[in-house]
Amino acid sequence: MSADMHVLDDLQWRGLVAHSTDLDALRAEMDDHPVRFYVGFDPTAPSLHMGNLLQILTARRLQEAGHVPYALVGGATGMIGDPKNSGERALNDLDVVKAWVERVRGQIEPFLSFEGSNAATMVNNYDWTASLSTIDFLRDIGKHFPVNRMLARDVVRSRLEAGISYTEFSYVLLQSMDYLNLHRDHGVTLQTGGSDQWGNITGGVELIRRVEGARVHALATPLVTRADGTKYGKTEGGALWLDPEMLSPYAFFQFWLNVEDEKVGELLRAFTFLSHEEIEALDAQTSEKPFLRAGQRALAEHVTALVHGAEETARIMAASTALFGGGALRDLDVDTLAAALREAGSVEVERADGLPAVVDLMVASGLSRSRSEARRTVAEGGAYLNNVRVRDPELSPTESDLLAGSWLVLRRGKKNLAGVEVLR
RNA sequence: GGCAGGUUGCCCGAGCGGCCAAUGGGAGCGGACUGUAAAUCCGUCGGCUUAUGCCUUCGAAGGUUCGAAUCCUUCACCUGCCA
Repeated sequence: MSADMHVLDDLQWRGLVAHSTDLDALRAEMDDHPVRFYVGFDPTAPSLHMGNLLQILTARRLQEAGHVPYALVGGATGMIGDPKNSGERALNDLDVVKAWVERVRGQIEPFLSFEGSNAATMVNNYDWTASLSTIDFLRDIGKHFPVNRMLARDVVRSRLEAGISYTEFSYVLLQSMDYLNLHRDHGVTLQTGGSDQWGNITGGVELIRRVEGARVHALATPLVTRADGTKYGKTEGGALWLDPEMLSPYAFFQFWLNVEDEKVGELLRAFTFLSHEEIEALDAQTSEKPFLRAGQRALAEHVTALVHGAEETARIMAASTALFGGGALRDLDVDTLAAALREAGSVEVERADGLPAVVDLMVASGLSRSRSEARRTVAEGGAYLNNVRVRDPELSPTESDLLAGSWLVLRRGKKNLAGVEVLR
C-alpha cells in the first residue's frame, strides 16, 4: 500500500469501486474523522468463498487506513435469504444457520484487527431482529418502503415471471434495518459490499435518510468475473471456498496460479496488498514475458498466504515445484515426494494380490468419480501413472513402479494430481 | 373456479408408441497447440467387473401394449386466457 495515498484513491486504483454514493462527501468525512463502516455476510453455506474474501479484504484496507470496521454476520438475514436471479432459495433451519454463523465469524476474524483505537467489532443481526414484533416491524420499517420502488429493483423484476416469495421480497427491509440500527447504535455511516448487494445497500441509505434525516454512504465493489464475463471462482470442488476442509489449500493455490493473463492484473489489485509499484512491475512482466507467469505466481502466493498462512503456502509451493517442475519424479527424495503428494491430495491403498488396476486407483484417489469415467479418461489419453500415459485401463502397477518404495503418482489431464501410498 | 398449454439428462432445448441412454447448443472433462494462460480444432459427456449384456433416467403414482419419454387415468407444480 502506498502509505500517503488516500484510501479511496487506492480503492479506485484497485478497481474496487463499482458503485458509490457521493464519494466527495465520504472523502470529506474520512478526512475529518475515522469512519465507522459495516459489511455484512450471510451464512448461506458452511464457508465463505472468493466473493466474500474480496469484501473482507476491502474492509481490511479501510481499517488499515484508520477506519472502524463492523463485520456483520447475518444470523437473521441468513434465515431469509436474499433474492437471486436463479430462483427461490431453500430455507435453512435455525440450528444450521447458527452453526454457520459461528464458522463464518471464525473465518472473518483473522483478517481484521480487534485491538487499538479503530478495533473491529463483530455483530449479528439476529440480536436485534429475533425479538422484533411484526407490528413494530411493519410500522417502523415497512412504512418507509414503497412497493412500487421495491418492484422496480432488477432482481425482483427478473423474478416476477418465475415467481418470488414474500419472504425474499422482504429481504431488503431486513438489511436496510441493519444499517439503520448500526447507524443509530454505533454511528456507522458507511456500508460496503458487492455490487450485487447495491440494491440492498441503498435501501438502507434511503431508510436512514427517511427516518433519521441523515446522509450516509455506500460503496460497492464490482463482481469478480472471468474475462468472458461469466462467474469466477469455480473449481472442481464447487466454489472457491476458504475453508481448507471444503477446498484444499493446494487446490486454492492452483486456482490462482491458473488465472488467465487477461485477469491477473485486476486480481492482483483486488486481492493482494502488494504496492502499486509492485503490481505495475508484474503487469509489465505479464505483457512482456507471459510464459513466466510472474503475475500468477505472485497472486497465488499472496492470496494463499492471506487465507491459509505463509507456512502452508511455502509447503504448497514446494509441492508444486516438485510435481510440476519438470524434473523426474524418481529423482525426488522420499520426504519431498511424500510431502508434495500429501499436499496435493493422496490416498492410502492396501496391497492385496498385487496392486489394484489403474481405473480402480483413479476412483480411489478421487481423480475419477466412477470406473466408467476413469475408463473414459484412459481411452481419451488423459491418464498418467508417474507421468507416463496409461493406455490400458486394466493395467496394474508393479513393484517397480513404486516411487520411494511405496508411492504412485496418478494424474488426470494436465493438472489433476493425486498420490497413492501403497501400504504393506 | 373454468379452459388451454407445459414439466426431458448439470443448464437450455428437440423427440411425441419400437431404429431412444434419448438430436442440437452451452457448461464440464480429455487430447492437440502453448506457458499448469486465452483463443482454436478434435474427442468425450448416466451407472455397472466394457458388456451385439444388465440396471437406472424423460414431474409423481398407476394403467394400456409384445413394447412407452411418447397413449390413458389420477395427483403435484408452472404458464397463459376466461371468471
